[in-house]
Amino acid sequence: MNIGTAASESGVTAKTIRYYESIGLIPLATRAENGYRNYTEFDVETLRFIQHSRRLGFSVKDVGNLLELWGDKERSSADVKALALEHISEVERRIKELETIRRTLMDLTDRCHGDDRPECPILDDLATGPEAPE
Amino acid sequence: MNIGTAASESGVTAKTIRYYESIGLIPLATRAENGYRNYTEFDVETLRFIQHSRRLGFSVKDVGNLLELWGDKERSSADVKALALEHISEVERRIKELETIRRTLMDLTDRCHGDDRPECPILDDLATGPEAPE
DNA sequence: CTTGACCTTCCAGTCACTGGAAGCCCATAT
DNA sequence: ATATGGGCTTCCAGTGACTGGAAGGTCAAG
Repeated sequence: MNIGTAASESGVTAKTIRYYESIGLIPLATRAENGYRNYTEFDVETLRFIQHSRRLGFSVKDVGNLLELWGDKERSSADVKALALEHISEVERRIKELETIRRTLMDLTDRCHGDDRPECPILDDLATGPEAPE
Repeated sequence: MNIGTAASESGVTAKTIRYYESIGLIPLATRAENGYRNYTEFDVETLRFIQHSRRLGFSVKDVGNLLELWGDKERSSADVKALALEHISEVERRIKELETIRRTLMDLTDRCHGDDRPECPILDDLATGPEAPE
């Protein structure tokens, strides 16, 4: 099948498929006589695997490792689990970071009356820093 | 003061200060006779304002708007609050997204025994998609 | 035989920096 | 007087993961 078909069946855009090929995440596609790339059902499955992994926030580099493990019938599930657990830690770190930010922003907006007057604790705090004033 | 001093007093690296200048977030610095950039205490305050805003996850574009509002004595606090609330929504959206991801990853890792054997529901699910099997 | 959809390549842009090279400038230690 | 080491300058390139767009070849239908 052509790249457009592979794209719609996998959920990865044609543009992105070419990009994945260019960075070596997927092997070079075989070509038809007219130069068009050819894809098999297995290629589409691979692209879906990539898409699902990316949706879960794995970096393209991580996806490369996952693909390798996926193709290796001798792998130990411990290796896969380790990768996933590491990624969970990273996700949790980012969640905590965002929640701190959220709390700070809520504090600021709560103290800003948000009317026509110019005085605004949000800007004041952005200027002086996160520590409480006097 | 020189850029290095402004950097250490504001917490923004010299490299980044030059970058901010190049994209127009801060005005072109005046220069000493030897070509070195000159900074005032006010410039440092501005850089600190920028740094605090960035730490709260505002985009550089947003920071530009905040800086404008900060310098505008006639601004209404409602404008500032609107910007902040919009940003909070975005932060909350990202938190929700990450929490969904986290839950999915936890489900997967819980079902993976993580030993020497190759069978691994993590890879299986990445291949077939997030929907439950049979 | 033309239209329009699809394919190809390659270059550039996004966002917010960061690294590094090549080359001044300046203060201090010898 | 000079060597050393740091700080300053510019500019170019790279990061991650694409995305947009131009210029051109290909194919099936009307």
